[in-house]
Amino acid sequence: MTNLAPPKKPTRIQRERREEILTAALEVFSQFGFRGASINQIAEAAGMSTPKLLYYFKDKDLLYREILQRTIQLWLGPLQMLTDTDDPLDEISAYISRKIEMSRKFPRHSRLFAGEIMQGIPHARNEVFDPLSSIFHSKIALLETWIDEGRLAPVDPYHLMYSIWATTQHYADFSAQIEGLSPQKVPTLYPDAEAFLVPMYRKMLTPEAP
Amino acid sequence: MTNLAPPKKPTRIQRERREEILTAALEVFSQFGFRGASINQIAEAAGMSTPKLLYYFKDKDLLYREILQRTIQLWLGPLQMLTDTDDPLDEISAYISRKIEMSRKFPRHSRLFAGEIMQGIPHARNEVFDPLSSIFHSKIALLETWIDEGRLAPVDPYHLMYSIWATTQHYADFSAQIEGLSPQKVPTLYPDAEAFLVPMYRKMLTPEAP
DNA sequence: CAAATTTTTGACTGGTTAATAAAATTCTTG
DNA sequence: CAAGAATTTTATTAACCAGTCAAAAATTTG
Repeated sequence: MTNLAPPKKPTRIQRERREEILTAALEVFSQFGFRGASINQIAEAAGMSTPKLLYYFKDKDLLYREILQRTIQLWLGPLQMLTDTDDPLDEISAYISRKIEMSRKFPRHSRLFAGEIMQGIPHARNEVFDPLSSIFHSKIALLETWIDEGRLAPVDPYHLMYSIWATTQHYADFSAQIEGLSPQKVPTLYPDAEAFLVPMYRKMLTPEAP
Repeated sequence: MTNLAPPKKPTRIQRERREEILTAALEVFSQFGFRGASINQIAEAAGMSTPKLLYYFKDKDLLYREILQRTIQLWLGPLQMLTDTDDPLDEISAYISRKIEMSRKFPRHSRLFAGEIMQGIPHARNEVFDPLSSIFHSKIALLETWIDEGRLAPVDPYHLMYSIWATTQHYADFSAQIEGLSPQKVPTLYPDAEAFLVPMYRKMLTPEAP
């Protein structure tokens, strides 16, 4: 009975303006969080007036959720690629490399995600979190299989996953601290991080010879 | 020439109210960040009116800086305790345990600190950051000494430190995610984290037999 | 090119923000 | 207990907040 007027497909201008807004909003939301950011500030960053922004996203919450939705989708990718193979160690190493690459290429998304979690995931609890939860548990099960088969050293798969997330995302989320404490490390930060982390996890996860 | 009226020592009421305010402010600032938090909200959480709060801290910035200052002091403790000893592996293991304990006991401080860094350290850049920087570099030097002497495996000491920070603080900063994804793990989360992390770092840092 | 539609602008609203001033109250101390 | 100091309350401010509305301008389409 509702929704008698079906949503029309967006025009060229709608697509362009929405992308401009989303880019500006990601920049601002990722730095100040949902409550700390104002739509005025986002509109200014996007080079437009506040009413114009609100013509494309009818309120602040909707804009934020759209970005959160995209971020989750982006974040899910590397985890989904983790699948059963001959060599679990290579598979996990590749996953770590992908996560480092995500930190390097999408630091704003990483910080937005981190901020949302640090505030207690107040927005889009289910809509956003359920897909992650589902994939997460299937990958935990995969890790457990590998361990049971003796192809991976027996470690707690949950803490392994949390630890991989922590170490890889740290380079995006805490970049201001890293740049402040060790500016000389910045030029080769991400290759160095990979050269540090991958062997660390390989060493821990290599099963002992029987 | 300035400061003709010397600061008088605080009364009992001043000490008590200021602590009440600081407790409430830590709760609110750590969740919403500096800009996302309002002094109204903090005053309400402290059970008082906004003007009353402002009688004890003359503005929002000063209140935030005071908390930041205390947090940095608290955060410096475990790092300062890292000193030269017979067994570098035990020393680093103990440092990791202390950091995990900090996450468990002071999650709000951890999140406040993380939020400040994620926003680009806009407050108290020097006042707050210099002491950390100084101690940090002396500990980096200590790690390098251990490596040079062959008492520690040759790893990048900067990435080692960042990785220890990332893995230990993750349990406080991302607790909402951890609790959402693995509620069954929560009761033993911190002991399990220690049992996971300490051996991981020990394995990586154990020098190869010559 | 003209009518219809979409987009942009400017003026405005009620609510919240950080902060101030002064009056009223409570506490401390001689 | 009374004077003085410290504390709390009430009233108020100007700036900013998210969001609305209608008219003007630009674009699309017949």
